Amino acid sequence: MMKRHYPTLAEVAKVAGVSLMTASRAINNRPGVSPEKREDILRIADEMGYVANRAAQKLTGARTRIIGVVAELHTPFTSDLLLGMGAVARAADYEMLVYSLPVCDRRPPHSIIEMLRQIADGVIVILPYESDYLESMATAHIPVVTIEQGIESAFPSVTADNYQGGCAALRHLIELGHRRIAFISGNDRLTSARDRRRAYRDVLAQARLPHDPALEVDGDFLRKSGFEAAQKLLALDDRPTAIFAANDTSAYGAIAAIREAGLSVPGDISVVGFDDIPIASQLHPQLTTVRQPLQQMARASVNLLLALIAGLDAPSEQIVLPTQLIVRESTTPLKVKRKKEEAVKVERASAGAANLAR
Amino acid sequence: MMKRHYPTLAEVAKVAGVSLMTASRAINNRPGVSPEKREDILRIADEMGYVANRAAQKLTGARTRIIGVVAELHTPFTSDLLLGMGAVARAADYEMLVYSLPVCDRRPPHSIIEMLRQIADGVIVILPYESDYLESMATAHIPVVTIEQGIESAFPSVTADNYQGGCAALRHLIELGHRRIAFISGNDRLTSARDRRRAYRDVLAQARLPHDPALEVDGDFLRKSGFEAAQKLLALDDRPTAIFAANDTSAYGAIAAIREAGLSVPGDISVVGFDDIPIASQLHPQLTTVRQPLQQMARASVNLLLALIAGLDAPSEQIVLPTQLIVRESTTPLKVKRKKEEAVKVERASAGAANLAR
DNA sequence: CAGCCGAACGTTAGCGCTAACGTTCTGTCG
DNA sequence: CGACAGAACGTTAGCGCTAACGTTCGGCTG
Repeated sequence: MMKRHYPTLAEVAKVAGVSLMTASRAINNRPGVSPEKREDILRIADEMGYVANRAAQKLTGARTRIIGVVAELHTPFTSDLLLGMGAVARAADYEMLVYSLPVCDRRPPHSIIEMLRQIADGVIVILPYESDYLESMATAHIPVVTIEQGIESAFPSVTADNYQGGCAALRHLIELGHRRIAFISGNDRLTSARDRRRAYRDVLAQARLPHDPALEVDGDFLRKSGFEAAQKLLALDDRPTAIFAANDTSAYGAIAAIREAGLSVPGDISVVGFDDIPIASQLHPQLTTVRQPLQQMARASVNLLLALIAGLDAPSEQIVLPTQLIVRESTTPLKVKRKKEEAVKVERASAGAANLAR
Repeated sequence: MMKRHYPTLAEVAKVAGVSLMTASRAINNRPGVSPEKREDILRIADEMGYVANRAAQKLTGARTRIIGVVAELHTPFTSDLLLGMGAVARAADYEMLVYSLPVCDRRPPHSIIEMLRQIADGVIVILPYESDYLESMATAHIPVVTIEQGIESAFPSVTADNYQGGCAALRHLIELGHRRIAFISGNDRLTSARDRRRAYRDVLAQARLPHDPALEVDGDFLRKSGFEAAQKLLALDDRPTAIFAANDTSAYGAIAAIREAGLSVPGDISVVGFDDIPIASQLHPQLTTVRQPLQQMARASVNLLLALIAGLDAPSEQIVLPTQLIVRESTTPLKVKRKKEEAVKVERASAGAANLAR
């Protein structure tokens, strides 16, 4: 492994026959250098393979053109978000470094933010959980933008509209004629999971449908929990005709349980997921689900952070991006036969629901 | 957002009533400080919330206790590897920062390594593709360990034994009596994919089974490619009784195609995957596959890097970790009926195969 | 043509830290 | 008891860079 010497600015300046500061000005595209000399210096710097030392830059208080990201890599979509953010950052001539948060660890991230502060110009925190993390960042002396932390955050933030997405999913089922609609929840530590649950309850209430606690089963976003939740639902005397699962993975778990019970999706039970994971359009049945605006979230968060870095004191902006219902094969209108059977039970409810369904 | 002042070492020293260097020695646990004073200084530093400035440390040539990782986040398993590596690093009192490589981009990573060099003490490169990247790192003046780059790499490296895993998968099928075994390849830009293909060919040859090019279909690790590859295989006059797919995702794609054709897995066709993705043990059928030693790879790579950082000039070590065949439901012995049909065709081959199967 | 202004440079002082030396002081031994 | 070793500190210089001042000099004005 041959060791190479990395030239310093001083060496570039010496070769170019100018002072340190002239070289610095030329390279940082600042005024005070004649065009010819600037070109000269840039050419020489390039030939010498000069790379500015960001540690030294940071030490003087200058920008490093690096943004830091704190994320839990195991959380679904985090990679997609990161890829999108990286592309946006690079387009703005910024680099991005990611700190991978240990799974389910609540240890003070104090030192993490402080570390990133010494390296980056700003930090994006992808933190699906409520956490004490954020409080300790309040004094961090560096621009911070959060993703998925929900409205209550004290920071400028970017979120997907989970509530609206959940409402759309549920209205879709109601429009299809379903009245007994179950919910398989996600991990309620996540604000996104709570918003989806809230949407379920609210839309039921708006449609004047009864809220049967037996139809609201706890899950944790995993396939297995969806499977088991669906088994519980199928065991009910009066089983649901539709299920809204808090995410696609648990939706597919539920579908597996339904099929194992000898029933079909959507023939017997309609299923809606949430997230639009890539295989949702490939697996059979193709899943009706709510798509998260990941690319827009990535773009919005980076742009917001760059604005903060540039000193635009965005007044603690909260950006909520719309989600989108994608209707595929896993939902279908309630069968008339069954509809009749149920007609009596939900008579009162129907009026409200029809109303809501326009 | 209240701004806080971060104390410098000088301020800590002043409060403690000692010189800068004494404080530095105390905090870095170096000799030359009396025990009482050391304790004093550490306590005061803690009270003041002192955090060493890594940019400044790096500038003086000292360790920052940060390792850098360059990875393509979208590649399967990268997150698992990163999580494992992060845990190992933290256990050694190191922090880890990840640079997310843009997808399929071959632009000079020159500046990436140079950037990390200014921040980290060493770099791990998770680079499934052959690439010019590595060459430019050769002069990087910083310890580098690669993962998945294959034996030919000039760097200390850690890899999974894809070849051995592929051999195990194929021997398993041969032991089950299969003679017409197809291969659905991965993206051959990846060394792992090439190794698995090589294993397929070599074991066939060792077993003196004929190598039918029609049974070797190109894929790209994606579900869709597995689906389409299987369709091609099913359309053959003399279709295979077993398929070895280069990864689990394409294996499930193949299974979907087989079922769509009205056949069953493993009843009509046995399928082996590679990777042991989490749902391989949950989806029906549970997939027979080859497990990658991700945790060991994470541990080995970090430990190797830390050794290099510590100055142990490990002589360009190449660590190859064993993979493990996990037999589940998607493979079954060849049916006797069919076996008889085929017996004539592969008569010569059988002897060799039986031999190999012990 | 003195005076002044501004562009184009150069010089100096630090950012926060550590390596490499000084300095002081105590104990110890011939 | 002088010399000397070594522990426990302090001082200095510098890592690579930039902000904030100097300095020079051509050109313009009254």
